[in-house]
Amino acid sequence: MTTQFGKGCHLHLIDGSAFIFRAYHALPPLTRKSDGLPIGAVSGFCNMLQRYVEGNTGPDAPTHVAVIFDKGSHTFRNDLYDQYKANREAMPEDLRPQMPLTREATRAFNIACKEMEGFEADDIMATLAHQARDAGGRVTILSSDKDLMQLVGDGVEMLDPMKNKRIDRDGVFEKFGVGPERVVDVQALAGDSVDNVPGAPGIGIKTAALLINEYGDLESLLDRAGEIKQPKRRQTLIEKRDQIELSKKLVQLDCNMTLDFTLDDLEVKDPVAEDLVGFLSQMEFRTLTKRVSDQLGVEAPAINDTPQSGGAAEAAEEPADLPFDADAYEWVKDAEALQTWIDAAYRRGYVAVDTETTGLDEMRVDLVGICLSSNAGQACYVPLGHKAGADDLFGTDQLAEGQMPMDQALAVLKPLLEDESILKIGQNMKYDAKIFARYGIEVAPIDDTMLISYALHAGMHGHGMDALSERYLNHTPIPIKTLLGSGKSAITFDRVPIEDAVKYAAEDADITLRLWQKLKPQLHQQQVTTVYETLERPLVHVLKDMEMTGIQVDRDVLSRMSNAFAQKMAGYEAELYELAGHEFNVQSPAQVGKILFEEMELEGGKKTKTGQWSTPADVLEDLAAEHTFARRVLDYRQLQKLKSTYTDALQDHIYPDTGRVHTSYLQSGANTGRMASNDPNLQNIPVRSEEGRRIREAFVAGEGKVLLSLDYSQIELRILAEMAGIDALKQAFKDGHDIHAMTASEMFDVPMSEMTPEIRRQAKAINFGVIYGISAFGLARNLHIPRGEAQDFITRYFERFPGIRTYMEETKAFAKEHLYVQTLFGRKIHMPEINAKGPRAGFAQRAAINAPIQGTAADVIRRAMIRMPAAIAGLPAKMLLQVHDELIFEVDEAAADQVVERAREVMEGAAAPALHMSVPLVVDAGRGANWAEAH
DNA sequence: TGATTCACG
DNA sequence: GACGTACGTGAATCAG
Repeated sequence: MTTQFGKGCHLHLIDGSAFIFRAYHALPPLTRKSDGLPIGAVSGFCNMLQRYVEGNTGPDAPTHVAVIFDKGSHTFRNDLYDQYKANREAMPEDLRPQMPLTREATRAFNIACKEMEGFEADDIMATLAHQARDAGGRVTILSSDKDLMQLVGDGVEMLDPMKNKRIDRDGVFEKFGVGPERVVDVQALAGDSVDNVPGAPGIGIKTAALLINEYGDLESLLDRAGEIKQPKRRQTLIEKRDQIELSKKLVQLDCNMTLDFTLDDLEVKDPVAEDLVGFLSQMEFRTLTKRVSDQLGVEAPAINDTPQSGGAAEAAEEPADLPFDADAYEWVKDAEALQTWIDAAYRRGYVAVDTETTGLDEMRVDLVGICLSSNAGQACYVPLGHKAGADDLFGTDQLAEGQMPMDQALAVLKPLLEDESILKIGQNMKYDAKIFARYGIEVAPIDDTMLISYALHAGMHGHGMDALSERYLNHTPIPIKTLLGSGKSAITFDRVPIEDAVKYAAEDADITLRLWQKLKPQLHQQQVTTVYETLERPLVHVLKDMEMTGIQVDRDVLSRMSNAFAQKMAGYEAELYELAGHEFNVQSPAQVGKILFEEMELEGGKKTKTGQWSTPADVLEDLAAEHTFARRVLDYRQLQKLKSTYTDALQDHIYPDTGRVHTSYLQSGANTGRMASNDPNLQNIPVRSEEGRRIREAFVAGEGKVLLSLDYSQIELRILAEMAGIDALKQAFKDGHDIHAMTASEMFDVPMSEMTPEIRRQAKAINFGVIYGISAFGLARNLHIPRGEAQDFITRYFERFPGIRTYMEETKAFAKEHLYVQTLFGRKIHMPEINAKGPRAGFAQRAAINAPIQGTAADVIRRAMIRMPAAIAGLPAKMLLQVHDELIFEVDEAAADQVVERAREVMEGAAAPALHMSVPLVVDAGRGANWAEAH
């Protein structure tokens, strides 16, 4: 029996996507016990549906209900505007497979489940709401999405299911400043950064509402735009008319869709016990199955959630405090044995992976063995490259017994390691991914315990496996030294007897798996899932590719410079012996100090805490004007630095077969979110001195290519202006003014037209000081002025920019209360020493002020790097290096303009859509045959 | 191995 | 009232 929808009927429309995302983000990443299927969002979704059904009693209960979903990603809005929702983040890996299950769940509850290709859920809801209202019924939309507010009125209400708050005409007015029928007008003007609706630049919801209320509606406003008094606003509305009209079409919901069902199909039905309980038990939701069974008066079925398997070896997962047993680890000798471990990985849906190699240089070393573990306490080692006869002085290429042929093992493992549905877990996965890539395997998707720890606990402790194992598993891993020895007599892993290697190597996989089980759920609890998912995990492959590409370095340039430096240094050395009256080690600060402050009896010497004379550059610089000796020591040191660290050392890092240098980025290197580069460090190649800068000429583009350098201009000061909300600074950046000159002008009451380089220099030092957590002492030392004067500068600065002081005080207070600070993207930097006493307190406080600024800048460029591969896909261009606020590319000369354009767009827009910056990010670009020219 | 110095953002 | 400081890194070298 069906009822014709009409007067007295009450339709509920549930925004399915909103339910799913709410469920996903509210819950830890649960997996189905029997097979590891990610199931957290489905679980939350079902709980929400169940609570909804339970709450539907009394006179206000719905007579009709449907859950509406989005389908596909291309809608008619994309045809109108190709950038619509263009900067949406990709769906998390572990959510995608849950989407079809939420549809199944809806049907299991016996609730109508509707979606349509080419339309958003909002359009379906709009159409249904109109139909229901026209038929004389009532409608309640269960969502808090502001895009749906245009539907409110005349029997249509919204209900925010989380806050249980009704939104009627008054609620809409509160949000938009206009009634529901004018909401689209306001949205068309204000735009929407989340959906990438452009709107009118510079006009937000408040201004939009003001204008609409004054002129009645959008069309009248646009027709009469010339009457607007504010020149900028008037100009925007006239010039951007097309864009605004397009925006309106984008936000306007389609309430006249042709549907393949009618309202009558949405009638509320009781759930069928068998279907619902069947679904819930299949998902292995124990509590919910029991609850629903009780309610429906059926017996709850037994849930068998032990992992499906053949034998006892696959017992249910033990808690992490299962003891470690090295004897339980298996030596895999053939394909058959390996297959059982691969099967286990498929049953679980995840597997911890670790590689053993002949060294640490992942571009050069050979693969020796692979470890796998999908269950705590159980792990295997697949030896592949162990040599026989470790005692043979001449070495031997004879392989040890009991190993699979490497080709065969890799062929069997490749489908698993590349399977999109199987999560590969590692500690520092970039290392293993690079090794595998060299053997033709692209490992994906991945999780990394090092990066999970970093997202959770940056600043609290290190993220190496040994430290994590001791801290979270209470277990000290076998030190690698016990196998390899140390110093000169150290051997490589391929010389380790396999029976010993099994115990060590398999343990690493076991530990990694247990750490993952322990730490991964904490991401949600600590609210850093987004940090991990958007700033850490996707970066691994980007860095891997950059590192493997490397940058071409011209050995001859370096070698010539080394020779020139050596000659000059020999001259300085002789001169220094002459001046001192005897020979000494110029490279020894202690000996230099002794000559200056004892033999020459100069004033101003300080001793270090070890009692040695201290001779840093700034001290020598003060003496240099009067004493040639100090000047020559400085000269010598500069060349020594350039030669030993750069022109000599870099040559050793050039790969003979490619002529390129491959650095390694440490993603968890700096507590702030910055990365560190090592082996070699390519983030500190000289640039400040003329002589040093020439080293960059050795970094060259290949034949027919150029190097591009794109760097953020003043990104940290822009972020400070944004975070502290300093209008004067923000405006200066918007207007493209010289920020240091402007600061100087404000502080010293000097008009911009009378600005001198000296005054500007002082203001620049203060601006930098502010980012570092300014102190009078530090500023005084930097500017070579008395402390009192530096203090006066700071006082005056804070008078002109009181918001900066407020920001600093608030940041410190936050840190003291929470023991961490945060970037604008939610990255946490822990500050365990913030409440320390004594000098350490000062350090911690300054670090607390600096970390959110430096960290936010680091987050921004990470976001840009993650989007970059897609942005330059298809172009003959490669991203090579990152230097904190700069990216280096190598591109075909002909494509340079296009790459600059795309890369700049990505970098300047990197904060959106997660963050709407009111200060523009600006990127400068340069190009040339080498890095010196490009910079 | 720790301390010192200095290269970068 | 003195303390001893700019923030974040990596690498080479000396000295014990």
